[in-house]
Amino acid sequence: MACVVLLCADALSANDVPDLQLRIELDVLREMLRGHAEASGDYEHGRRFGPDSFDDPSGQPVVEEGRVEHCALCCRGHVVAREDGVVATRVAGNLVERLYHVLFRHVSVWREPILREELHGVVETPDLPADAQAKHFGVDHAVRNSRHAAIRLVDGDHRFEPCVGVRALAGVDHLLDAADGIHVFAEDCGSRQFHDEPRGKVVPPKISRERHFFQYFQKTIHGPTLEERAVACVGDVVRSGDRMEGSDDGFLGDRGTPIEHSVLQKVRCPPERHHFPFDIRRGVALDTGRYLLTLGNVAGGEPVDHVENAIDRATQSSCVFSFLGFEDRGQTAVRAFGGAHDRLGRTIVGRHRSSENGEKPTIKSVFRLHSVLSMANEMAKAYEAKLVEDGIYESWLSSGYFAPEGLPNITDSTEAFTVVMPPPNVTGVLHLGHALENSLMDAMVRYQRLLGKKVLLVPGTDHAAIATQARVEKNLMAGGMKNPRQELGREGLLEKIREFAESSKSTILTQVKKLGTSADWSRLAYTFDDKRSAAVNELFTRMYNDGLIYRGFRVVNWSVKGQSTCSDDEIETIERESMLYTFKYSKDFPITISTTRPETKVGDTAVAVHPTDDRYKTFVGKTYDVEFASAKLSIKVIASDAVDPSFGTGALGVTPAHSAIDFGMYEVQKAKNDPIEIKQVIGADGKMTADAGSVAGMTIEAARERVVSWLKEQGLLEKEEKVIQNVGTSDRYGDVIEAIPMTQWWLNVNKEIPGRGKTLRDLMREAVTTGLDGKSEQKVSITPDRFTKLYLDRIENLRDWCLSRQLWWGHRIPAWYRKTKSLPLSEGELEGVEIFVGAKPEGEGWVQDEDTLDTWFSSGSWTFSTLGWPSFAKATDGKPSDLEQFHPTNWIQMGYEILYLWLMRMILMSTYALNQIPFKDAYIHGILRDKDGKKFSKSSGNGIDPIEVIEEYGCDALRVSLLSGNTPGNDSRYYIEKVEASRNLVNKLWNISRFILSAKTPPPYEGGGRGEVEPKTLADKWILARFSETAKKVSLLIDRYDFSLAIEVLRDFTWNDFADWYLEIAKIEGEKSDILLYILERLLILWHPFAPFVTEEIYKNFDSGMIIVAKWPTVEHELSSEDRAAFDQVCSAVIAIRNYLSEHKTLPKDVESITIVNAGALAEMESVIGGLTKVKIVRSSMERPESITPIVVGAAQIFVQLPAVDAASEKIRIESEIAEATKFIAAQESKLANTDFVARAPEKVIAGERQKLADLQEKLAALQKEHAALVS
RNA sequence: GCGCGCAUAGCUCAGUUGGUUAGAGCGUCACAUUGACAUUGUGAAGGUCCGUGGUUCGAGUCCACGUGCGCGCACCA
Repeated sequence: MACVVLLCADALSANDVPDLQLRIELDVLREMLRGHAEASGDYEHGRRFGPDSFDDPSGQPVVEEGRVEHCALCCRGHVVAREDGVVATRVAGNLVERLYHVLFRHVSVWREPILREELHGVVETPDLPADAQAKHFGVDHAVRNSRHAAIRLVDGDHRFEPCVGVRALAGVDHLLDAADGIHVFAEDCGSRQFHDEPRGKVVPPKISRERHFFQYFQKTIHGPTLEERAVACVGDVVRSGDRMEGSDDGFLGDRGTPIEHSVLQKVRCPPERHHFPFDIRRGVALDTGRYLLTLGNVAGGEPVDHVENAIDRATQSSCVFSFLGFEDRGQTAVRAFGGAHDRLGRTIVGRHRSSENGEKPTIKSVFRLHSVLSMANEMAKAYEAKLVEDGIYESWLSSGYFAPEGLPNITDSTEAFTVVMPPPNVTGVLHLGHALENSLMDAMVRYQRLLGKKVLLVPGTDHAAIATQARVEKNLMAGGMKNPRQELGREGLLEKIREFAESSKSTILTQVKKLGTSADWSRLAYTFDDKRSAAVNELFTRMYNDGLIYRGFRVVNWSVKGQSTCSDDEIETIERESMLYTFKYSKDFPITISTTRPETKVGDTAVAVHPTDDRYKTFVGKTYDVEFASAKLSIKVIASDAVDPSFGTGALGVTPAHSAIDFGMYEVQKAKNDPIEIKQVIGADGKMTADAGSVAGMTIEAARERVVSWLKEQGLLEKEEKVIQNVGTSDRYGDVIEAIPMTQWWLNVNKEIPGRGKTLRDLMREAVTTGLDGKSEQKVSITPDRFTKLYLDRIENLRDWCLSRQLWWGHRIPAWYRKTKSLPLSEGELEGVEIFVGAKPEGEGWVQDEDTLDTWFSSGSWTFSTLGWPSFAKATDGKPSDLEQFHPTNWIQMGYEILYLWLMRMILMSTYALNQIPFKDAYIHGILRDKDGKKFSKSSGNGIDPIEVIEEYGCDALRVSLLSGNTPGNDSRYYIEKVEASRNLVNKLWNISRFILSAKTPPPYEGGGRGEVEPKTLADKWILARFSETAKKVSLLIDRYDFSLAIEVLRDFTWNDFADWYLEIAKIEGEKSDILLYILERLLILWHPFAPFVTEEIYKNFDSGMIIVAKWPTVEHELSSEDRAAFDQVCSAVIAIRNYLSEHKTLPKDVESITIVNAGALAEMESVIGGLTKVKIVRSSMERPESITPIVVGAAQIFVQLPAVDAASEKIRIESEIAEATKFIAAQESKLANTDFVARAPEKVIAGERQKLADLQEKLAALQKEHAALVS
C-alpha cells in the first residue's frame, strides 16, 4: 500500500527509522526544519515538542521498512505507523502551510507558528471521522478563511482562531490526499492528545483553486522514484553553471516596485532537473519541474546580516535563493536579497542592497506588504474587496447620492423611481436570502440611478410581531424561564422584546449596508415607530368607520402554545399519521360516524348527512338525546351539501365550536331558522372545558384516550384505522392549531366600501387585471406572470381576515370598551358593550382592547406609510410631498412565499387608503436553497452568514453569484463554487483595468464625457460594435428584469471578447489606450449595478466623479457584415491554428512559420494572427509551400510549418474534415431541396441557409484538393 | 381532488415571440504560462433537450397524453 508520510523533524529521530534512504531524508529534513525554526524564532516551540515528546503508543516502529513510498513534506508533528501500513501523522505545522503557500499561492499568507495553546480548540474535540470533523470545524470554510486569519495573526495580537489550526491540517491533508487515494490520517499537535486514534480518511479538496494546486503539486513533487526525491533533499542540485549573481536592479529592488512574486520566485531551471532541492540551513527551494521555486527564509525579527550569511552559504551550495525583507509597518520599501538569473541571463531576483540608513530590515509579515501596496497609488495585483468595501460605502454615504434630493441634475420634473425595501424582521441576523433580495433590489435601483432618474430606495425593518415575540420567549425559556408572559408581565416582557428588537435592528442595518445597498438612510422606517403606528391607527379607524372592520364571533385558528389566534396564512400544514375511529354515540343512535378527534365529540350537537343520501334521509330533522362519555348530548340530524357521502359512513358528527366547516353548518342552520347548538369543549388553555363531561379538565391527548377506551368498553367502536392526516400547525410556535370559537376583530373583504361601490376584494382584483378603475397606469404587473393567476385564485377564495392577536408585541388595537368587566369572549357578551375606535376617547371607564394587530396589517401599508401617509401626504410650501413624488412605487421584489401574506395586503391597503396601487411591478423571486436543495433553516444547521462570505470573497462576488443563473419565481441553489467563480470574474475585471490603466492614465474629464473614439483597425471596429451591442442588450435585459442574462452577456463580453481577444490584439497592434479607456469606462458603468464596489474602486482612476451617478452609456458603433465576416475569419483562423498545434503536440515556438494562401481579409491581420498564436512568422503568399497540408478556413488555406509532420496522420485529419463537411452539406442540400421549405420559410432564413451551403461547398472543394495532393 | 412549476452536458442552470451544427459556469482531460490576471491562458472530451403522439417547411421552444420530482390550495368528518 502506498503511503505518504508527513514527517515531523522535531518529533522524529533518525534512529527511529530503519530505512536508510528515508533516514537520510529525515536527517536532512529535520535539519532543515530546525534551521527554519531557528530563523523564524520558532525553535523554542519546536523544542517543546522535540524528540523527547515523541512516543509511539503502539510500540510499532515509527515507519516500517519498505512501507514508505513517498516522502513529501516535513513538519512538526508526529508520525505513527500502524499495523496496516498506514502512516498516521500528527501535524501541528506551520511549515507545511508555509510551503503550501509558497508553492501555490504567491504572497498572501505568512503564518506565525501556531501555539499549542491555541490549538486546544481543535485538539479538544470529540473523536469524529475526519469528514465529520471537517464538517464540524468547517474545514473548507477554514481554508477559505486562511487569509482572514492571517490578517489577524500579523496584526500582532496573536489571537488565533481554531480555524487556523484546521487550516494547516486541511492543507496538508489535501496535499497528501492528492497522492493517490492514500489514507492519510491527520492529527492535531499536542502531546496531550497523542494517544488518540487517528480520525479517518480526509475528504479531498472541494474548492477548485485548492485542487489545482494539488494537481500541480502532485505532478511535480511525487516523482517516479524514491531516489530522485531522496537525492533532491540534499540541496546540491543546481549546477554550478546556473549562475547566481547579485544585481541591484531586479524587480524586487528598492524602488517600491511591486513585489510581484515576492516570496515565490520563479526561476527557470534546467529541464533535466526534476528535483526539489533544499538548502538545509536557511531556506527551501522546490523544483516543481518547470520552475525552481525558491523560498526565502523567514527571519522573524532577526537582523539582516544573519540572513545575509545565510545567503552566502546558500550561494556557495549553489542553491538558488532569494530572500525578502520587510521594513516596519507603513514603509513601502521592500528588499530583496540574493539574486538569480534565468538561462537567458535576465535578472530574476534582485540582489539585496542594504538599506541606506544602515538599519537592518526585518521580516514581519508578508501580509502587511500587501496592505502597503494597496495603500500605494498603484492598483494591487489582485482585487482585495475587504480592503476597499467599507471605505467605498462610506464615500457613498457622504456623497449624499443615496437620497433622491442629493442626486446631481435633479429637478422636480425628473422622473422618479421608487423601491421600498421589504423590511427584514428584527429577529436576529440576515441570511443569504436577504443577500439575494438586496442584490436584486440594489442592482435595479443602481441601474435606474445611472439612467438619471430620481431614485429612492426606502430602507426599513419590521417589528414582526409574532415572529419576534416567539423568538424572545423561546430565548427566555431556553434561559430557564417557564412562562415568560406570566413571570415578566406585559411591560416586563415588552421591555425584553424591545431590547432584543433594537439590538437585532442595528445588527441588521449594519449588514444591509455591508451588502452595498444604496438606500436613503435619512428615510429609514420601522413598522413599529411612531409614524408607522399613526398610519396603522388611521387605517384601522377608517376601515372601522367604513364598516369594513367588525367584531365577530367565529371559530378561529388558535395556537395554545402562543396563546394567540393566527391567520390562515400563518398556518403550515404538515402530514402526520393518526387514527380514524368509526363509532356510534350510543347503542340506540341510528347513524355511525367517523372521526380522528374523538375527544371533541363531547361537543357535538348534530350529525350531518348529504341531502340526497337515501341511507339517512329518514333521520334528517330528528333529534336524539344521548349520553356520550358522561356528557349529555342532544344530536340533531341535518342535511348539508358539505358532506361527502362516499367518505367513511357518509355521516359526519358536527362540532360547531371546534371545526371551521362545522361552524359553517352552524351558521347555515341559524340562517335557515333551524338552529343547532354550539358547545365549546376545548378551552384556550388547551384543556377540556367543564362542559366536556367525564373528560373535563383533561388535556386533549388524555381526553382522547379516555373517550376511545370508553367507546371500547361500551362496544360502540366499530373500526379503528390508520390514516394520513394533514394538520395545521403554527408556523411560529410549531404546535397544532386548535379551532376554538372566539370574538375577534375581522376585516370584511366582501362588503361594499361606502362611496366606492366596490368591495376590498374588487379593488384587489382590479389592481392586477384592468387596473384600478380601469386605469392602465394603476395596474400591478407581476413577474413572472403565473403568479398573477395564483393571486387571482386566492382573491376569489378570500375569507375575512382575522386581525386581532393575543400577543403583546405589536400595534395595540385602537379600540376601547366601556361597561365590561372582562373582555367578551363569546357571542352573547358582544351585546351591551360600548365600543369606540380611534384615539383614546373622552370620558371615564374606557378600557383599551388588550389585543394587538396582525403584523401584516402594518406591513400592508409599508409603501405609503414610509412616505409620510397620513400626516405628510400633502405638499407643503409648494414642494411636493414624498407621497406625491414617489407613490405608487415603481418596483418591488419579494419571495413567492409572502405573495399572499404581503403583496396582497399591500394592494389591499394601498388601494383602499389612497386609491392607488402600491407598486407598478412586482418581481417575485424563488427561495435560495443550499447546495443539496434544502431550505436554509436554523434547525437543519445549514445557515450561512452572508457577511462571512463577503469578508472572504467580497460583496460583489456574492451579488454576482446570487443573481446569475437565477430566474424569476424559481428557486436557486447556493454554491460556494459559484461565489468563487464570481470572485474570479470580479478579479478579472480588476486586472483588465489594471492593465489598461497602467498603460495610460485617463485624460482629464471634460463635461459630456470623454470624447468618442475612432476605430483604426478591424479589431477596433469589431470591439466597439460588440460593446455597443452589449450595452444595448444589457439595458434591454435589465428592463425586462432578466438580471441573470444581463450578467451573462456582460461576463461574455468582458472575459471573452474584451480580455481574451481584444486585449491580446491590443498588445500586438499597440496604441489602443484611447479605445481601451473608452470601453473600460463604460463597461464599468454597465457592471456597476451588479458589482458596485469594484467598479467604484476602479473608477477612481478616471477623473469623472463617482460611478454611482455616472451616465449609463449609449454607444453607437456599427460593424458592416463584411467586417464582421472578416473578423470572424481571423478568429476562426487563430482557433484553427491553435487547435492544429494542440493536435500535433507542438508548441508555437517550434513552428518555423505560417503561410496563408488566398488570405483575403487575413492578409492584413498577419501580425495579429502571429501574436495570438504566438507563432513568430506569419505571412500571406500567393504560392503554397510544398509538401505541407493546410488548414482550411473559409477560402483561405493556412500552412503551418511544423518540425515534422506525418503525412498519414494529415491524411486522416483531412479525411475526417471532409467527412464532416460532406455530412453537413448533405443536410443542407436536403433542407434546401424541400420545396415546402423554400416556398414557405422567410426569405432571410433561406438566404442564410444558401450562404451556409455555399461556404461549406467552398471549404469542401479546398479540402478535396488537398486530399488529392496527399494521395498522389 | 383542483391548480402551478420543474425535467436540457458529470453538477448547477440559461435558452427572449418556433429558424445555424443547442449554450454558460463549475467539474474532467491535455497543454502552456517570468511583463494585467495561477483568482491565468489555449485546446479537447462530454447532450436521444424525460417519453409518446400531434401542429408546422422547420419544435428544446407550441398542443395533447403519459412518467418522475417539487410546490400551492382544498378535503382530511
